[in-house]
Amino acid sequence: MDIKTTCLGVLMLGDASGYEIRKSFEEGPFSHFAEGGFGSIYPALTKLTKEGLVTCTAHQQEKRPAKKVYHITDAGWSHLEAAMREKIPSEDKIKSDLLFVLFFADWQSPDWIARVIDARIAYYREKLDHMAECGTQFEKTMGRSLVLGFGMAVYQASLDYLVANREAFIAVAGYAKSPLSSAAE
Amino acid sequence: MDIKTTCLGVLMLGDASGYEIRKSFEEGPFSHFAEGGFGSIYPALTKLTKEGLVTCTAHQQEKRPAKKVYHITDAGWSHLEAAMREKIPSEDKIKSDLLFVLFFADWQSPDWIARVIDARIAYYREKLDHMAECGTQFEKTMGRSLVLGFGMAVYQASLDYLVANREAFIAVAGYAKSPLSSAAE
DNA sequence: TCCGCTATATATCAATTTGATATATTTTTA
DNA sequence: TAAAAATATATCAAATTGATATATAGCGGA
Repeated sequence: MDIKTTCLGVLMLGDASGYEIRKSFEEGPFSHFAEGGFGSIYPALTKLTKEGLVTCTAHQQEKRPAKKVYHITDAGWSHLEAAMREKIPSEDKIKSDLLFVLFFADWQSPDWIARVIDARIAYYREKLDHMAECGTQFEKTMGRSLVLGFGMAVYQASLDYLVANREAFIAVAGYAKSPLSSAAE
Repeated sequence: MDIKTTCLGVLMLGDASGYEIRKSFEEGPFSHFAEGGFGSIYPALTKLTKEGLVTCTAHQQEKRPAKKVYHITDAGWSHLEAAMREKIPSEDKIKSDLLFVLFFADWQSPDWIARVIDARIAYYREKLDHMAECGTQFEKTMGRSLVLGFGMAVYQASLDYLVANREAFIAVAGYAKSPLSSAAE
């Protein structure tokens, strides 16, 4: 799903500016399964407007840049619908610097491993609290609620695993030393 | 973590070619938390060689392109170590076309939602079987085992959620109809 | 009160990454 | 035995990332 299609998805929930679309990716209802910064959103909205998949209305504000509010058109909805039916969705793309660092826990200091894990435990707790609040709001579609539940289930499993294995990760740290030329002696 | 640092990580497990590094991302021990195709791996290895972070040995083979095997240097290890300690790892980056499609389940056909979910359930089962096999291999570091366990915990939670909510997703499908200009009448 | 921080808001752009394509041989499967 | 998959590197246009620039409003602390 490219950024243009993802923007159309956000606009299905209601008209929005580029800034607001980014907020959906950062902390809103798409935050646990979509990504996108200004550098991709603004060009995408420009292209979508040219292609007639969205319309754009500039809301003038005193002394601020005009807020451009985008609205999905029927053609935009058709495009989104086609994209969602085109093929079985491909595998999730996951990049985790945390798991990369923990993979090499044996070569690192226990202090650092503890800091890294504690930071992520705090993050998951915060995220879950925030999502639980969002879950209590009404007027949402069922699909949306179920997808929120999916995200919460995954975050909860991640949190549980880190809490359960925190000591094990720390115990392992410092065990291995640089296994390079020194090890070859 | 950029692609160069990720390649250095793979080379910590042993010398490898570009092709083999990609396999680690596709199905190997990095597959549940790293990404990268040939288009980024080969240029990364060229740059790493120029910077002295890896060395390259061409193994001639009859009638096949020479297999270039890369080896991490002490400087490469230092670089990797520094990158892992630089800052608390940033949030995971997750893009899920599946969740994007399911988010809009209300607007789609029950058949399509069922196909999409069943395909993913099969995928998670396969992935978990494969990871369980990998988990039985010895001579691995503890960090590596614990990170494999993390991946399995997350996949298991995802699988359980899809199995538990399959019927709910399907029941919801078809409920909403195109909410655009027709709805404004 | 003034300074810094955060939020609102759009825009650009170099650098990086993606995804597709090209090439060629061996091995496995049907 | 023929087709498909695996081995192996390489390139490149297009898309995306991440940082930076620009401007104003509001809020909290020294």
